[in-house]
Order: sequence, then structure tokens, then C-alpha cells
Amino acid sequence: MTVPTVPPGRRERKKAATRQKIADTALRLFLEHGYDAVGIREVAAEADVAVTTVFAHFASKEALVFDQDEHFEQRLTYAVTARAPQDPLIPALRQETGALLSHCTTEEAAPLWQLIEGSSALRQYEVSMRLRHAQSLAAAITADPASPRDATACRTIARFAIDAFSLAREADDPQAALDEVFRMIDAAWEAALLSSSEDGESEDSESEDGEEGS
Amino acid sequence: MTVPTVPPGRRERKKAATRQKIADTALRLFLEHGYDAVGIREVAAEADVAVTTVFAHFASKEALVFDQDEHFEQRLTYAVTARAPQDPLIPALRQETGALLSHCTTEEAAPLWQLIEGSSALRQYEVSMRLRHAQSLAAAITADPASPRDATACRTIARFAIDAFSLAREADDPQAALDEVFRMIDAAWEAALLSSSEDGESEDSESEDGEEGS
DNA sequence: TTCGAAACACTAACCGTTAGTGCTATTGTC
DNA sequence: GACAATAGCACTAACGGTTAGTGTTTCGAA
Repeated sequence: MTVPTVPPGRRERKKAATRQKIADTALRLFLEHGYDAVGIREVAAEADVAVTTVFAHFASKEALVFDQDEHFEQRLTYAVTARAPQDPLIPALRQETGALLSHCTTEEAAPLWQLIEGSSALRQYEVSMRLRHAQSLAAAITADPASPRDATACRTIARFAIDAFSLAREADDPQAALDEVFRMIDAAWEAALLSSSEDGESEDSESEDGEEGS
Repeated sequence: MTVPTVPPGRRERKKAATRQKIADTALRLFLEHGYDAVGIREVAAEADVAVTTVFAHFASKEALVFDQDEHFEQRLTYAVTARAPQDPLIPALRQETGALLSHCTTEEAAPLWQLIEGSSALRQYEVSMRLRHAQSLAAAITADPASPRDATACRTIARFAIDAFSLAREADDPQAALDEVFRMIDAAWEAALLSSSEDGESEDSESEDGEEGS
């Protein structure tokens, strides 16, 4: 494989600059006039690029707003896969969720969330995004040695954790709400461990596969 | 024949017939050629109505597929609000969810879900729909006398219950998966009751009467 | 230097969706 | 029975997101 050294390369820098310019312009216009009131054509014109260029960098109009999408997803799965071997799962999830939540509840992030609340298209996009996050997280949890062998329980906990984030974000006191939801998740996880050990402790070598579609 | 004892009204019958014809035609075309491959204009032409008429009956293209939407929502909230006074909440939810799940896992419903899985637009729509259901359910649970006073816990359980449905539907053995998820939900609910009783005044977790507290 | 790939632009279209307008049939009322 | 009000429906035209097709430029690698 040819390793293109480390230097960013003039071209990639230009590309990144274009992308950033589009994202900045879009966000500014959205915050100024509202998401639904600003069209892609306006964004493109204001950023001085063609409409097709916008879609070359962002998969959809909504993706212009949810740009840190993957970052969120990666931090969450990383918190599971890269924790100390004997660290319990749930507290690790709770801590990372709390950190991510902090980022989203700063005052400077408030207008952004207000924007999202104000557009049904954005709200809809967010839910789907969270579901994707839950699926990634489920994969990470299932692969974890400390998890029960039951895939359903793992997927369940992943969903619950994502729910915790979005429930807490909507609450008056996000961190307190997060605490509460995670107490419930902890209890749920314990229950899953219990029933899986009763159920078939000596049984294994099953269902290694399973996952992924499209 | 149809004897309109309580006058359905000729007009309303025609309206319902048109609606049904549109829904049937759309579903048939979708199943034949795929959701994304069939446009609204084709559906309208095949049903022999105008495009605007389609949207007069259905809010969106996706709504043509998720037609029983409200029925689902109503049954779920009804299971909470209309249960016997001393019936515990979670089993009631579990039972109704199981019944709804049975409807969705029959063989005749399989092609429909296959259709949904095959279109990202439909999957996205479904997630948003489920969120709406969770919100309705949360309202019902919050209003329930047996619930903890804490709104966060109620909203959490509502989400978890909706998650249970969709997680179970995707599982190999839906009913078994539902059992498992609901064991976890039950544990979570108990934990919520516990912490809310510690938190506030001293009340029993078993036979508490929520009383309202402002 | 030269070649190929990638970024970008531009046009033109498709698709879902929504006014705007008006016709027609049904309904409740006189 | 006649009448006005209403609601269903059709039709055209458009808007906004998105994509295909077609070039053109520009950089990176051989």
C-alpha cells in the first residue's frame, strides 16, 4: 500500500476548508433565519459553491446540522471497548454519557438544540441517528467479555443507554435525570445477568454471528 | 347489506372507500415493485384519484404504509389507563405489547415488514412514530396513580416499553425476547420506585399510593 | 512531464409535497 | 322540493431536497 506520508496535502486541505466553509455558512444561516426557511440553494450560494458540492460533502441537508454525529458514536463505543478489563460496563457508559451530555447542555450549544427542536425534519433525523448509535453500541457491548452471551440483553442495554442520553437532555436537570435513568439501567442489567446465568450457564457455543444488514 | 342504522352518511362512506382504495392500491404497488420504486403520482393514477387527494387522506407517502399507527398507540395507552386499579403496571404493559407483537409477527404481515426494512425512508419514519408512541405512553403512565411522582422515571419506562416492542420484533424468537426485555424493564421500574420513595417521603415500595404532590 | 483521479460547477431533471382554484355532490335546513 | 353551505376531489404549477449527466480544473503520483 502506498502510504501518502503524513502531510495533509494541499488538496485535502482545500477540501476540508470547503467542507468547513459550507458547514459554517449553513449553520449561520439556519440560526439566523431558521432551518426550514433556508434552502440548500441559498446555502450553496452563500458559501459560493455549487449545490452538488454541498451534497458531495454532506449526505443530506440535516447532516449539515448533525455534523459531530460520528464523533458521538465513536466516543460511546470507545468507552465500552477501551475501558479497563475489570471495570463494570454500566458505570463506564454512565460516565461517558454524562460527559457527552455536558457538551450538549452548555449555553453555547443551546441555540443549536433550539434549532433542532424547531424543525420536525431535524427531530426526525435525530431519532434515526440515535438508533444507529444504539446499533453500534450494541455491537460493542455484545463483543464485550463481561456481557451476557445473550444478544437481546446487549441490544436492550444499548438502546436504554441512548434513551438515557436523550431523556436526560430534555429534562430540567439533565445530570440528575441521567443519574436516575442509569440507576434503572443498572437494575435492568443486573436482571439480565441473573436470568442469563440461570438460564443456561453451561450452554454456549451458539450464535456467534448475527448482525448487520445493509 | 350495510344498513346504516346510525347513519354513516353516504358521503363519509364514499370518503372511506376512496381512502381504502388508495391505501390498498399503494400497498399493492409497493409490494410489487418496492417502496422507493413507486411514486405518489403512480399510486394516484392507479387508484384513479388526483395526487392531492392522496395527501388529503394521508399525511405523507410513508403514512400509506403505517396506517394502523394510531390504533397501536391507542391500545398501548389504553392498556395503562383502563386496567384494574390494583393491577401492576409493568405486566399490563407486557401483555399488551405481546398481543401487538403477535399481530406483527404473523406470516401475512411478513412482507410488510420486509418492505419496511428495505426502505430507509420507511425505517426512519417508523422510529419517529415509535417516539410519538413513547410520548403518549409516558403521559398515560405519568397520570397513573401507581406511578412514582417522578416524571423522568415514567418517561423512561415508556421509552423502554416501546424499545421492547421493536427489539423483540427484530429478534429470532420475538416472544422470548419480549419476556427477557420485560424482565429488565421490571427491574428498572422497581429501582425507580425505590429511589423515588427514598428520595421523597417514606413510603412503601410495594403498596404505595402515590397521592399527588404538586 | 504526463496521466488519472478527485473536486467542483452547471444544467436539468425527479420526487414528495403544497398552494391556489374551482367543480361537483352531499347534507342539513327552510 | 329548493337552497346555501360544506366537503371531497381534480387540476395546474410550483417549491425544496436530491441526483444523474457532463465537463472543467487541479492536484498527486508515475
